[in-house]
Amino acid sequence: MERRDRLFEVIENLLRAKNECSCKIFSDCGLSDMTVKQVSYLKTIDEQGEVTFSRLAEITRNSKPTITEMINKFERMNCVYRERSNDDRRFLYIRLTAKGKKIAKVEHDALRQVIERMISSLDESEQDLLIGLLKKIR
Amino acid sequence: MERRDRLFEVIENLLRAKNECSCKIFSDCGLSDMTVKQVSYLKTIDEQGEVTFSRLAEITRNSKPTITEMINKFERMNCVYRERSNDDRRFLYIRLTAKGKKIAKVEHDALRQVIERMISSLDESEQDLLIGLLKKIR
DNA sequence: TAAGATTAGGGAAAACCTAACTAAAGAAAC
DNA sequence: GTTTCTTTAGTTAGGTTTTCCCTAATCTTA
Repeated sequence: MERRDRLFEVIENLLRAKNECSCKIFSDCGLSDMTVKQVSYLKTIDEQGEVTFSRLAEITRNSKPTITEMINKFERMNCVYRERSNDDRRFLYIRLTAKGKKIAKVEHDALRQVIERMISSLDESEQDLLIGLLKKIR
Repeated sequence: MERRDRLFEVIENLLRAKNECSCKIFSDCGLSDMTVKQVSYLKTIDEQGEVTFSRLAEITRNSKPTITEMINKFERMNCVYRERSNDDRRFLYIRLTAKGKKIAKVEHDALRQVIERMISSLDESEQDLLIGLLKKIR
């Protein structure tokens, strides 16, 4: 078997492992049929930190009613909640629940899980060797 | 910086590289806004090899008109074409065009491109070392 | 007459919109 | 200092378009 194919195989296994981890996170949350778009909106909310309806409408280039509708749906899924500002009670902040955060960070957490497996399968010098090799690429 | 974080970083870079390759394949095909579902149908057609409308309806648990509609759309995108069977002229085979095949194999090809980069950045003994390390995981 | 695919026509849900509303805040007039 | 006007944030109501699926009827070949 050629080096090329063996490399392909080991990397593919790594990707498959990561993918299984993210699927598990979705199913643990009971949200296996979320769309790519929905996940990316949760990511945007997460990245922005303090975000209001108007601001999210601006960022995502949607109208405000579209955002209201979307947030209502996320609320029904227990991914977000509304929090009124004390400074100016017209403002509503969109906050992620624990579940919402989990989904927003699904890629990150799945990769973390794979890294944990690596750490438990390789000793420290092997880990350093692997880091060194992967750093050389490109 | 901790080993954990350095590992995370190098693997994340690898994933990002692969992702950029698949995005490039989509945009080269002029099909940047394909849905996950559409790609998975093209994959199914590819995997089946010789597949008729009725058979695809069966596999995907859709009605035959739904398949006709879907294939018409794919035809407009230049991803598939119809080929009538010579044995029994009632049968129509769904065939992938070069573009259709490219999309069906997008994940595979993107990974191949990343592997090529690895091969050009690492010498043979380093490649073997990397394979050995990744094989040890789990 | 039967089987494979298509056409016609339609239903339900998703993903968006505009216009009109409510509630709160800020400013201006008295 | 209260009342009134204006502006801003978000919601509600109602509609359009697109997607994704369906059944029933039709055409073509066996």
